[in-house]
Amino acid sequence: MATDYEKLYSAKSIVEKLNIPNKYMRRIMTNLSKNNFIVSIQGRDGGYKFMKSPDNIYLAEIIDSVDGIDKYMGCVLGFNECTPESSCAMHKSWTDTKEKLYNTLSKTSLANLIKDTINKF
Amino acid sequence: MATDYEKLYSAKSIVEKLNIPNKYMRRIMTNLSKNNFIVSIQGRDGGYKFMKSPDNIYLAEIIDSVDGIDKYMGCVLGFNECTPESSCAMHKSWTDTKEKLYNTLSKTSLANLIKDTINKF
DNA sequence: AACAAATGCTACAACGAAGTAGCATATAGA
DNA sequence: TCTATATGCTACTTCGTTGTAGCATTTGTT
Repeated sequence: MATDYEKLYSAKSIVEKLNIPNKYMRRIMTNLSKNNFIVSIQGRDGGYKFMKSPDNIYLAEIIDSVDGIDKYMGCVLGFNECTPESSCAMHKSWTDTKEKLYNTLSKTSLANLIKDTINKF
Repeated sequence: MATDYEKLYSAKSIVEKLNIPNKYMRRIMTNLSKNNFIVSIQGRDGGYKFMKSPDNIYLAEIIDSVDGIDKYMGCVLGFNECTPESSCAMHKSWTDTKEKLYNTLSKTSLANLIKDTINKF
């Protein structure tokens, strides 16, 4: 979809391509459109397209807006009271890993993903 | 527990220390003992202790045996048919990340974790 | 205006993981 | 041998996420 980002894609075409449930996918798309990543056009010949260029959409933004980034930023071992001063055994190494991942996600745009490889999806 | 690995720790003491549900924790410990990471001793004055030295217990082993490593090794985007030849847009970068993480987990023993930092847990 | 083809909304179902309850079993010690 | 104090087992409950169903709404075409 990002390969031709000004084109309108119907839910039906996306569902067929990705082989995922129709209604569920539409719910996700509606959510994305509420979060201003895509525009949804209702009515006959409607569909979804990007709101801005894929160069300017970063993975971290999407994750944060859909799932909430906090979900992935907590303690690996699930301790609530895990802080730098009083931390779990994996705290340091895991925090480092998270940071690195987050940096990558913040810098990687959808456009980057496209040009990287020959993709099926 | 790994700091004094030949000592026997009761479920009760572990539960109080970690502040997690008793029964649930016992179920996990039973599982770990079936997978030969720890030995459980039943009856009065019973408890759990390590089966071998923490130097020889690696994080990857534990994860694999408890959760099954496959659970974490699939496609990030959840496509079943995601292979090197026909892959999703994040395939390459994510595979690299997984490899690195797995290497670290394979090399990190419980003993390593202990000496790293001042830990609460 | 009526119809068809699209998305939007909301309540419900199915499923897996996390957590609970109750009883069974094991064992040290008086 | 009896009792108190442990863990083991298994069925049930709770909760969040994924997925479904049905109807409402929007809009292009005739």
